[in-house]
Amino acid sequence: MLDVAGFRRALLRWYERQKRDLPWRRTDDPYRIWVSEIMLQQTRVAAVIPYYERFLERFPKVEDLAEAPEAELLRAWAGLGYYSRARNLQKAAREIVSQGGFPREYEAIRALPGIGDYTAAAVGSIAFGLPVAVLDGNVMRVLARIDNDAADIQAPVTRGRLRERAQELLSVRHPAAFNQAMMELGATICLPKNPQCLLCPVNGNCRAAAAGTANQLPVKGRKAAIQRVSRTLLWVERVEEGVHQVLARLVKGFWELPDAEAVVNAEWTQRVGHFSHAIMNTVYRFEVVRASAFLMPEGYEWVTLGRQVGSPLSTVTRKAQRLFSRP
DNA sequence: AACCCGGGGGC
DNA sequence: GCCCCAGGGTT
Repeated sequence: MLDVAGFRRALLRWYERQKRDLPWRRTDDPYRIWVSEIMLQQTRVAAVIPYYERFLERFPKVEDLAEAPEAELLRAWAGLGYYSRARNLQKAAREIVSQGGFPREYEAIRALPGIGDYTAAAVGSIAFGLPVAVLDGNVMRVLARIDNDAADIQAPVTRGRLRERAQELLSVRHPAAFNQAMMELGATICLPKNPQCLLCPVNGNCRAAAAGTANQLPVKGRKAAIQRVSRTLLWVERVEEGVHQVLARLVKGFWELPDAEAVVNAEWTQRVGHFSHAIMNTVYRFEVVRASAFLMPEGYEWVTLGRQVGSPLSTVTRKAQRLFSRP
């Protein structure tokens, strides 16, 4: 379980110390923040900086942009690419002027031409402090690694889940810093290839770093990569009136053995063996350890496994049981 | 859901 | 020198 508060604290602390000094981080003018976000769509920071400064010298206010002849606008944009961004920028500038100012609510910002989910969240949070999480390629990569999530980030269902996750993690008190910190982390530490995990402020909160899978994430494309997960199951046995019983609990109607972490103060007495079990695209490697428990774990009971009465055993439990009957 | 926009960077 | 990036809009 991710320590959300600790994650936010470490990320924000790192960001305040390490953030790059970028021109659009020196202003609180929504117009200038918006221009930077449009230029940064699919375009790297280093390429944007000179364009950004020239553009704002020529069009210092949203009114200047609204009134500019198209040729002059395109001259200022020439070389940046995706010229519909420039045309939409001016269309939106005219709407903003006729509305009497920059809209301050998410839906109104989102409705401007050239502004989609990402840019509305970025401008809304950075310029107005709206508590809306951004989801761009950087944030998707960071989230996939934090959760060691091998789902296909191209799939709309995965994007929806990542969006919810980003919103869960968002610091509602500091949405501007949090959103920028997530993207800054993706751009400078949590790189697509060879992520700098040793320098990462949230290394201790990252399941991919722990599993050594960061470089393989995120997964893009049709099929998700197979995840390998190791678990230890405890075989805690007693003999009651000549009948063998083990500790197990009912999970969705099937008996399951306890995870090692579920039994506090267990004493391991013998490594019994191991087996693998695939569920969806995850291959589990289960280690089975004979143990004794001094405390009855919450929710577990003594179950007689040999009889075909009551609830069935899960496949995992049957595989564990088979380690005893077969050599 | 697929495709287009455009430059620059990684391999 | 080729491949690919990835937000927004359109079809």
